[in-house]
Amino acid sequence: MNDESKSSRTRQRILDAAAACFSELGYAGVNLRRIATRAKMKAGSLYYYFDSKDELVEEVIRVGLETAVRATRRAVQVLGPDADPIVKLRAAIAAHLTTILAESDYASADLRILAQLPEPIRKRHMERQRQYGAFWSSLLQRAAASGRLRRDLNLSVVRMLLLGALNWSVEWYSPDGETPGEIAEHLSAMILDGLLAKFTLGARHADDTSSGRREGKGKPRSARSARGRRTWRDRGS
Amino acid sequence: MNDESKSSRTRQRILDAAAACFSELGYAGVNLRRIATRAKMKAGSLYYYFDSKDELVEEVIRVGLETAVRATRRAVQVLGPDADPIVKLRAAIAAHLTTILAESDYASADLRILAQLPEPIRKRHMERQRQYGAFWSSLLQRAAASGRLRRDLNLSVVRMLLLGALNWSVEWYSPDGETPGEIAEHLSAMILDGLLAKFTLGARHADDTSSGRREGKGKPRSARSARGRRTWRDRGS
DNA sequence: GTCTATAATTCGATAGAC
DNA sequence: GTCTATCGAATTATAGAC
Repeated sequence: MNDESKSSRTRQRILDAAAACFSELGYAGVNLRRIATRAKMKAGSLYYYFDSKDELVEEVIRVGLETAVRATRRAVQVLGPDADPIVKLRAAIAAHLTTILAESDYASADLRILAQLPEPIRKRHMERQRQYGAFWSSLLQRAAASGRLRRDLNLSVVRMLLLGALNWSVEWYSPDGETPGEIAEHLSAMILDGLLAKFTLGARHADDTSSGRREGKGKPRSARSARGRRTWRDRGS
Repeated sequence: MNDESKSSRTRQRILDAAAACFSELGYAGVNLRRIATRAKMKAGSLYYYFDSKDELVEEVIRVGLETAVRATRRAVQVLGPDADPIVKLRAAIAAHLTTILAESDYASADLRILAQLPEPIRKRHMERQRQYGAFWSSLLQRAAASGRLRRDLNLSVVRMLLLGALNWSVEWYSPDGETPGEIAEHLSAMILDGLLAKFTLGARHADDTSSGRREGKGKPRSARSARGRRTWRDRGS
């Protein structure tokens, strides 16, 4: 389906330009002239490759979702089928975050514009996303089945909140601050071990008493806190 | 500043209509005709109260932010200055979530449209949001100062991720599923105590061994899981 | 204050030259 | 394949009657 041939790479160039534009400016802020300019063309020429703006937009978010799916699935698969389900979860979190923050304009565009899209497009896209949601559900359910998770929480709600923390990061992330990997470590630490100190009254204790924290590629640190990270959006309300 | 007098309540009616429209349809999906119709007027009449669409929009998100700020601050204040900082945090989470999901079209509109707004408006609004961000920072810092929180995490990142989980809920929440209060309890449980079972190898244990979980108004339950909550958006990528 | 026009602009989309 | 030129629809904003 993907010819390397000729100038159907032009089509790719247009898609790249569109993904970048949408990722930066949202949906309402981008018109076809801007996309065309970024792709080094004139607006009218786009119609040689796409029948409508909607078709172009839908392709962008379709690729964006697929990119996130691939990256996340792969990050879990390389761990092997018998890996600790908690480790798998941490890997998925890191992969998802790295993809949407640093690797794919398509994936970040998907998140930033989906809510603004015409209803038919959104409906179709949400259908596609169910598979991805199911993938996360399965990760959580396996962790639960292994007995590693507490049993008093609704995993669907957990999944929504977890993905929310991940996805909202496209609204505040800045390359000047923590890396996506560091942010992922923070989130994993937060939701797996919790923010509360483990021995509230005890003396100083070793850093990783509880479980499942040694596996991460790096530990969350307060490092970098003091430098150029007073940034952009401290997203509030 | 707020005259109860005469038909400057018309102005209020317009703002209410606008907030509801923006909350439901995003920014791009709403035109002045729709807002006017909902306010039982014609589009041209809006200009008697607002000089431009931008002015109307900015007022909506300004009120939305203020509403969230007030509700959250109040929820913390009623606990008294000497309350457990963890309890304060839980109260703020519940108040923020209830406000954006159930109580204020303004607050949810703020979250849903901010990313789509013209740059000058967004810039001004982000300035206002810093105060709210500082409020959450202070909540977290007090909890940390009390020694209740682990010390290896950057609280700024924690705050962003926490607010992200909260704010993204406007994209998937449905009144048919868990209540805002139940979702808040889930999030508090997740980020404070963590998802991991406390005694990974032990026998069944009492539900609240660790700390700070008794205070919540209700416990998260898996209840309701089986019924009408297969809903809308399982927001993925 | 609210209405009915309508002006002015923007933007997606098309037509046709090259 | 890409361009220029332009149409047509939608939408913000204004003018003026009532």
